[in-house]
Amino acid sequence: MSLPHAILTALLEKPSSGLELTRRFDRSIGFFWSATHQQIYRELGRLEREGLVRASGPGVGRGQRKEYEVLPAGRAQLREWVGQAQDPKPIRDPLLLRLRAAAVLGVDGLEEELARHRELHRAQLAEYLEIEARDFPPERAETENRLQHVVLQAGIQLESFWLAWLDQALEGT
Amino acid sequence: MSLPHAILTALLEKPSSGLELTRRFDRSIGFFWSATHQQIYRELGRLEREGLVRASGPGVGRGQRKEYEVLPAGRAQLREWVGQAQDPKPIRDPLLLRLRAAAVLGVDGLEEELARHRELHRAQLAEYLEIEARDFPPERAETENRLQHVVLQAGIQLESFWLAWLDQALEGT
DNA sequence: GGAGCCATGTAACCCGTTACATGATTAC
DNA sequence: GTAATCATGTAACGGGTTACATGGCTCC
Repeated sequence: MSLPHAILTALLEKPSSGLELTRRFDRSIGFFWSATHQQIYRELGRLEREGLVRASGPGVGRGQRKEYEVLPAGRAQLREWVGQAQDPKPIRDPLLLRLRAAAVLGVDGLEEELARHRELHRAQLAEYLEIEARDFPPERAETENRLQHVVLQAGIQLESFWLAWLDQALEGT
Repeated sequence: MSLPHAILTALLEKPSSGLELTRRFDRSIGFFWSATHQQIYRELGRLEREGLVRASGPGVGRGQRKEYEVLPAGRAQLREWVGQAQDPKPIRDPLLLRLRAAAVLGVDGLEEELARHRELHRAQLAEYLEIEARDFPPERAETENRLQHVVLQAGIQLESFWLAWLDQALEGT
């Protein structure tokens, strides 16, 4: 049940229409919780029905822009969710599965694919580092937006892990 | 579409019944692709209908053990899937989402939860290291089961990443 | 008046999760 | 005979994915 809370968070940061939310999911929040516009509209409908957000604007039908904002009940809901204990989920990665299958089948045409993944992770890491350089320059004292920086660092370190691991996996091939 | 291929891989390693598969998913394969017995039975039914696996054993109804084995078509299917290009999926982690929400809400009761996660990752890392010590002792030359070791190392390094990151996140709190 | 874009939506499908149901076998 | 365990299933629901549909606006 993370998507509704991702949306509530995004709307608290800035009230938006469905499409604007979609774009922001493609950029910032989507780095660790992606969503398509279909998901977002479906969820906004639910959140409105449950009285957690409110839509303003003329539109009722299709093509009419609606702006959503979070109601107090929505903020309370989000706060409760953040406070709940939730266990981390085990890894779920098709690439690891494919390596295991390759171990059984004796397939060895996998180097290309590993190299391709390495390139993708390299690019993603570069993007994160750019964001870090822009939004969290070393001279700025970190107090208020420390949490955002920590989240970004998780992304950076995860991509670094994949890079190092893929190097290692390719080394012996 | 990973679950059917995970099952095919497990069945190639050793023909099994549904329940046996479930147990093995809880242990080895489940470390990076978990599945419940309901999923597995549903998927075994499909795989059989599609002619990718074959069931033997007396049973037709409930409670009758059936043993599944992979047919040539299943092996071919798996081989094809392993060879396909598949992009890595972006991270999808509720904990990062909760940190971001906390940044907006100004919630600060999160240290306990972070510490709890750290403990869980610490335990998981210890488990992986134990498996490594048992199945991949340093003296054994790595040629045949190198792929399995690489997969395990991914698990080890991922857990190490989480540990280090959580330390870092807790440090400034 | 058509192309392109902004914007909101519907429909269908598969996967993962949870709860529950039922049959066979063994131990006491 | 009944409790526990092995074993196979059904039903219902929600989230994620993909494809498609529709309405309004602007620019040329």
